[in-house]
Amino acid sequence: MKIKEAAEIAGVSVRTLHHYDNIGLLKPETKAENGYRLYSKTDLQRLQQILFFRELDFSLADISSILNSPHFDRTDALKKQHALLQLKKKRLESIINTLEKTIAATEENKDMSAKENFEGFDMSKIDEHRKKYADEVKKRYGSTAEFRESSKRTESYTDRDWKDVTEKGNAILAEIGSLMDEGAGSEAVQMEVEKWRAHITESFYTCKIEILAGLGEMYSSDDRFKKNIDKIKTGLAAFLTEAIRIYCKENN
Amino acid sequence: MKIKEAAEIAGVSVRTLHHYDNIGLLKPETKAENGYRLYSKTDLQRLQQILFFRELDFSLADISSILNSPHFDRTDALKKQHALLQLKKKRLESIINTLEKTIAATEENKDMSAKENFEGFDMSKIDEHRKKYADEVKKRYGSTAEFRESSKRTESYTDRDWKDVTEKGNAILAEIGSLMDEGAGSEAVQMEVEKWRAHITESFYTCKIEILAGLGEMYSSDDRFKKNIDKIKTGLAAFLTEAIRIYCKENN
DNA sequence: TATAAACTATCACGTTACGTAAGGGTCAAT
DNA sequence: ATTGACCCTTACGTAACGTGATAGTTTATA
Repeated sequence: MKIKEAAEIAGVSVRTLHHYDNIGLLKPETKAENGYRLYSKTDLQRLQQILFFRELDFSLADISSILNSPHFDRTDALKKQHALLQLKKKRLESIINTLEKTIAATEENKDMSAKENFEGFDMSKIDEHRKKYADEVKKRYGSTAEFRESSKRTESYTDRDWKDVTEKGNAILAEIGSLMDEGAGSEAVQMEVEKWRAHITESFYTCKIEILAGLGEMYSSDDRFKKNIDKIKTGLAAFLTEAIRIYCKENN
Repeated sequence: MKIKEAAEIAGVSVRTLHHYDNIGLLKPETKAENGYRLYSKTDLQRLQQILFFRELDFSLADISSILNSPHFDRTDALKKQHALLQLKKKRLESIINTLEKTIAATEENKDMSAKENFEGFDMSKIDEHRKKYADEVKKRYGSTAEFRESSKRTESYTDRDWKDVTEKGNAILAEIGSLMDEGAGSEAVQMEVEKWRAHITESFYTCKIEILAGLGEMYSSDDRFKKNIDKIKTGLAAFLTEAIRIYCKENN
């Protein structure tokens, strides 16, 4: 499905999809030879998720970190979105109520107290809920600061850049794979972990030690990462996790 | 009432009130000697109006032109806001509906059609309504283009600037007042009308002839303007309207 | 089969409604 | 007399796109 069709179905602009692609929020599954973005059904499902979150005033950075989180649970998300939408509805009803009171007051030429005039506009309850949800995710998977930095930098990446980054990463992983016999704590492996960390810092965001620790655990616990890494060599994911654990202990 | 108190009652930030002052959307009734902004009850009522409009995604420029329009009718506005808020509520309910359907579908492992996934997100009905309302006002009272230009320029006005502008305007009006015997079509009066037009262009926005025509009518029909002008000399408002009518005919 | 119409891409600057400091006065209470 | 809460202006920063400009593709039609 080409971009215009996707945009029309979802009711967003083509520019919006371009933007979401740029910041890495929604990268179409495939890119045709002519450079055209091709959206799949899965992409549209992700887009629906994005729109639900956007309706609830989540920032795109937060949406990004939520959707990309290894702990992301679609069913759970849908339910939390439902709760939040109900809150939003209540707020709206409250505002309508205030408006109706105001109309009544003007018609009867009474006046309302200052506070009464502004009942319902408050957003803090919704904000709180939203923040709580967003924070829950961030604790586990790097803060928004890293995401923002990453988004900013990857925004200007061309297809070529992406390819380079992936290849460079895979090269390091392959090297680590070939060193599995030496043991996770060996100097050679530890040097590669250092390289891996530098690679992340160069390509995405400043990879602080705590972040690296989080990533290390993820590589084994999250299937999406695990599968990709084990594709390079079986057992590599677990080995990498262990190696990073040691690295983080030593460099703390 | 000082700015913080006003902000707290309304549930907006102090910065927001600063901003609204800067763009001329909500200028506090009085300014204390020490420069402090002092908000009155009327100011708060206007702020309530602003918040209602903002809730409906009117741009501040549009809100400005609506609230400043001589044709602004508070009761009418409240009713239209009510209608729009109902539309917004319906949209929200529709989104909730889609969300519930999505939850049900995932639980039963069915899948939904692409279109079904995005039902309710559409804003066009609301947008249309809003635009219609905003346009209604703009037709009568200068377009947003003029308002934007005006806002931009007055943003950097200091108190001194405002005083200068007002005084200069009053001087021209006084001159016209003293020429009332010569007749509205006389060369002397027509020259003053030209000056008046230049004054508006210099101080606020490019005063095209059609805009001037609109303003001319307003000076008599709108009491807020009429009163102020007649303060300078009785009958001046009507005289000015007539003089501008002639000017616009001749310069068309 | 050419050619226009419709769609696609990538820059790159513009916009709206404030947020967020920086630097400096004002006022009430201790 | 000082501290802390409040006020001011100035000015740069941000988010989520909008809006061209320029150029390559694809598809419909003459």
